[in-house]
Amino acid sequence: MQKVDYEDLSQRVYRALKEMILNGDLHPGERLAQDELARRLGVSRTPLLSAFTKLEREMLVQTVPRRGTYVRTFSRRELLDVFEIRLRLEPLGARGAAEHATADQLDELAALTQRYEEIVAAGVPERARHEDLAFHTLIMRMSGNVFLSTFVESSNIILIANVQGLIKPAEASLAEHRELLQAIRARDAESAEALMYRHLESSRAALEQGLARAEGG
Amino acid sequence: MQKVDYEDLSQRVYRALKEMILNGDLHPGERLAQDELARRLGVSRTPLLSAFTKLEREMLVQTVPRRGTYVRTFSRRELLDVFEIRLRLEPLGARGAAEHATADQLDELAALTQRYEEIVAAGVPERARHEDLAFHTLIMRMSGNVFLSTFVESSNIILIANVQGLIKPAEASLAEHRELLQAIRARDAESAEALMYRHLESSRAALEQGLARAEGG
DNA sequence: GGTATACGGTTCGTATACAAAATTCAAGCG
DNA sequence: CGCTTGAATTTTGTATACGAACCGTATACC
Repeated sequence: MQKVDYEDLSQRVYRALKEMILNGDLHPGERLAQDELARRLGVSRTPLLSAFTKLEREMLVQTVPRRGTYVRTFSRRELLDVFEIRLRLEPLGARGAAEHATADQLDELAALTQRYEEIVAAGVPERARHEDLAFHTLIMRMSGNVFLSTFVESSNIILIANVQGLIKPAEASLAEHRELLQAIRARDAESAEALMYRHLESSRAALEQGLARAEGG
Repeated sequence: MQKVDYEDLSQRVYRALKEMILNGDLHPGERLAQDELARRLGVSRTPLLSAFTKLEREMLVQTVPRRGTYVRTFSRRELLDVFEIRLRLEPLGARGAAEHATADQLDELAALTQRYEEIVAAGVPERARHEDLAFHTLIMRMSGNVFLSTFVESSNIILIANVQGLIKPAEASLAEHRELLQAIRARDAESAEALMYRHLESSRAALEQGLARAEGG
């Protein structure tokens, strides 16, 4: 029997904070005072500090020694830098997914695509972003490259938490997701890689434009 | 005046442990008992735990809840996975370096290349590996992409700590380093990217062969 | 004889305690 | 009136304390 894996308090606090940052409950630049947050979460400062450390290595928060911990803010340049990395790594992940995915994973990806379609149709951008993240995250996991999926996931969370409303319309992504699903299902590594690259490249262009507009206006 | 930046105990412990792993003072699979290590380093368990957390997110150690923390071991597949990522990211970094390097950084890179040459000539493989790491790390820093340099650095430390003797001869790398230096100096982004890719691809091939040999024999 | 179980010792995870640095705010000075 | 200075307060970083989970050994049982 599989033992239900116990989760540390630190781990739970970590996930809670990550979720709060992703959802914008903690906004970029906000100071994370240890005492206050610990009280608010009902834990001592110890697991909280551990969570801060994890988040810091993921670039989601920034700690200044003897000063405090803040939700990290990203410059326009930095966001594009993160996207540039995504653009290099996710195609590799898509290729790996086509090569190594299990049947169960393929089913799950199909289900995710289906759900994405429904949510896009329902027109709830908030949920669509979450679903889009889940789609990309699953593909990276399917590649079987743990380092890749871990890192790409962090990158994508940074982006999602910081570029609300600056991404391309979900309707455009939907078609590309469908094509990706097909290529991965067909075990066509070349196509999967190319499709992911094109998918992200057009997103990157949209982001660059969106950021320029946001800065200019 | 630039204030000399104060370093946490946690941070110093973190760097010390990282160095120990890199140098093989702590070998893969070794258990890191909190009490013993804390005594050995002359600190309490608090900063040590913080260091563990950092190292864990860098994949250098692995913590099993309620069991302990161990120096991470990597399978053959995992090492190649890490290298695959390097192969995608470092060319991006080389391109960025050619585009954004400052004059000071170019001088520093030239100095590093010079030192690498001397160390290779002296024939101390231990030091050559360190110098090789420094060369690649600097190029990533020169790109100005913080996320890239942070992540690639972690990847490279994993590799260096785990593939002793399985890498290609430093003499071969030296010529490629010189070419890279030239391309970056000339601000030739295309060449820099391509050269880095070729440099790493031949290293990857050597590693793959080395690992197969190590496993087979 | 081999497996299961209970007990003691150890180690981990979390909470709390304490010292030092940083921030605040008000009073003194230019 | 603004700037500097200094003590009170807050907050951080580190050490220690404590309860609970895990490990090893020895004993009981099949």
